[in-house]
Amino acid sequence: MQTIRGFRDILPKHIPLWQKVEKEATCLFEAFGFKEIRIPILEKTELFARSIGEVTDIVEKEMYTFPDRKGDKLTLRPEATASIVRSYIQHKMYATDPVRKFFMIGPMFRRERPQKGRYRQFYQIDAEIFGVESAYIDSQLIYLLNELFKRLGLSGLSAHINSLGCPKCRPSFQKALLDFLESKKSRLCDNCTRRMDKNPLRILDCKVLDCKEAIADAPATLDCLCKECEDHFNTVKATLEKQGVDFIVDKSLVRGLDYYTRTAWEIQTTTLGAQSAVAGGGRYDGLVKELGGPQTPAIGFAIGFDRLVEVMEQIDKAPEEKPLDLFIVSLGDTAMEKGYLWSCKLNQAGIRTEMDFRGKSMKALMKRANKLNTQYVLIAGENELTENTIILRNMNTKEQVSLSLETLIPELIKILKK
RNA sequence: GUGGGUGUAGCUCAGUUGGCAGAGCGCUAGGUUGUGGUCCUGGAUGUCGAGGGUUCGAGCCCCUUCACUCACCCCA
Repeated sequence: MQTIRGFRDILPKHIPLWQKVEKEATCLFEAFGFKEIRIPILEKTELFARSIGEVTDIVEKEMYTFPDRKGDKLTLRPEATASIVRSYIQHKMYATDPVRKFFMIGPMFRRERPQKGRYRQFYQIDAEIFGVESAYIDSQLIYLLNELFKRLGLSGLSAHINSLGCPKCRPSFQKALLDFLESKKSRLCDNCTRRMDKNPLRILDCKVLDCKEAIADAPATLDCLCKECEDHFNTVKATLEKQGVDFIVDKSLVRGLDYYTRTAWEIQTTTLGAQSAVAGGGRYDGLVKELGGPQTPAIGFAIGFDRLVEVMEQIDKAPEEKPLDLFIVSLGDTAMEKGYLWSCKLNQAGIRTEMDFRGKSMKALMKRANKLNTQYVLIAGENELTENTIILRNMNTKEQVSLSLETLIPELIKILKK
C-alpha cells in the first residue's frame, strides 16, 4: 500500500518548517487586520466552473469532480478564492462590515501530472480582501508578501506585476490582440491556435519559443488600459517604489483564472526548476457580483505552501529541534513502575520526559537517552530505591547529583524548569 | 495527456563478460556484570519494483507492466 499519485505524507521531520511558516504568516496576517476563515474542502462543481472559468485548464481537466449519492456534482476545491467569495455572499458579510479581510491555510486538489513543487494535494496560504477599490490595497498585499518572505529569510525572489485592465478597457484590447494574432496565425503552435477562440489572453503566456518570438510585440493589456486602470496601476507602482519593494513590470504575466481584473502579480523563484511561482495573486473586482452578490471590489493572493517550504529547505531554514528535558533510566520492575508514575507527573507539569518500557540494559537505555538528545537522565535502579536517593545526571557536563525520593518530583521540576 | 531518467537492505548507493546478493550509514548485541556520544568485535534485515521470455545459469539480455522522478503543458 502506498499513497496515491501526487499525494504525499508530510513526515514529522518536516513539520517544524511548516509550523514556522504558519506561525510567521498568521502573525503577519493578524497585524495587518486579517481574520482566519475555514471553508469546506468540498463544494458544488458549479461554483468553481463559474468563478474560475469554464475553459480554463483547472476546470476542464484538473478538478477532482464526482457525483455524490444523490447525484449532485461535487468538486474537491482546486483553490480557495471561489469558496471564500461564496462564503462572503452566503453570509451576507457585506451587510455587516463594508471591508473584510480573510486568510486561510489548507489543502487544494488538482489532478495534474506531478513533478518538482507540484502535487495533486498541495497546500496554499490564502488571503482575500473585500470592499476596497483603492490601489493602496494592491500595494499592501504585495508589500505583505514581500515582508513575509523577508521574515522567513528568503531572498532571490522577484515580484512580477502587470495590469489586466477592467471590463471597460478589455474589449478594445481583445480586438487589438485578435487582429494581431490573426496576422501571426501561421507561426503559432497548435495549442495557441486552439486558444485563439477560447482564451486568447493565455497565448501571451505561451512558453514555446516560436510563439514567444511571434508574439514579441503583441499588444499588451498594459497598452490598452483605460484612464482609471492606468491611474490605478501607476499608484500601485509608485507606492511599491516608495516602500522599497522591488518589482518587475511583466507584460506577459497573465493569470490563468478568468476572474482577474487590473493588478495581477506573481512571486517567482529560480530555485525550484520549472515551478517558478511561489505565490500569485490579483484583483477580481467582478467576481462577487458574478456569483450573485453585490458589486464588490476584491483582491487576494495564494502562496504555494509546499513550494515555499521546498525553497526554505534548500537554503536550510529549518528551525532547530528542542532537546528533551529528561530521560528516565529505570532498571527492574519496581523502578519501571515508579519511573512511569514520575514521567506522567513531569509531563503533566510541562516537562518533556521520556522513558523506555522494553526492559533494556542500562547501556542500551543510556544510548537511547543520548539518541533522544536529552539534557538530563534520571537513573533509578534497585540500589537507589532501597537507599531512597535517585541519581540525576547532566548529560552535557556529566555531573551527577543525588535527589531524595520524598522530594523528587518538586526537586526535578525546580531543576528542569530552568 | 506527451516525452526523458531511475527502480538492488530502513536510508544513500556499488554490483565487471550472464556465474554464491554487497558496502557505508542506521538498527541490534557485546567488549565495560549499573552510565551515552568516540573506539573495537559480532548479529539481523532482500519478492534485486512486478509479470513473462531467452539461457545449464539472469540483478545484468529481451518483452510487458507498475511505481517514482524530471521536463512539456498548466499553475501555487
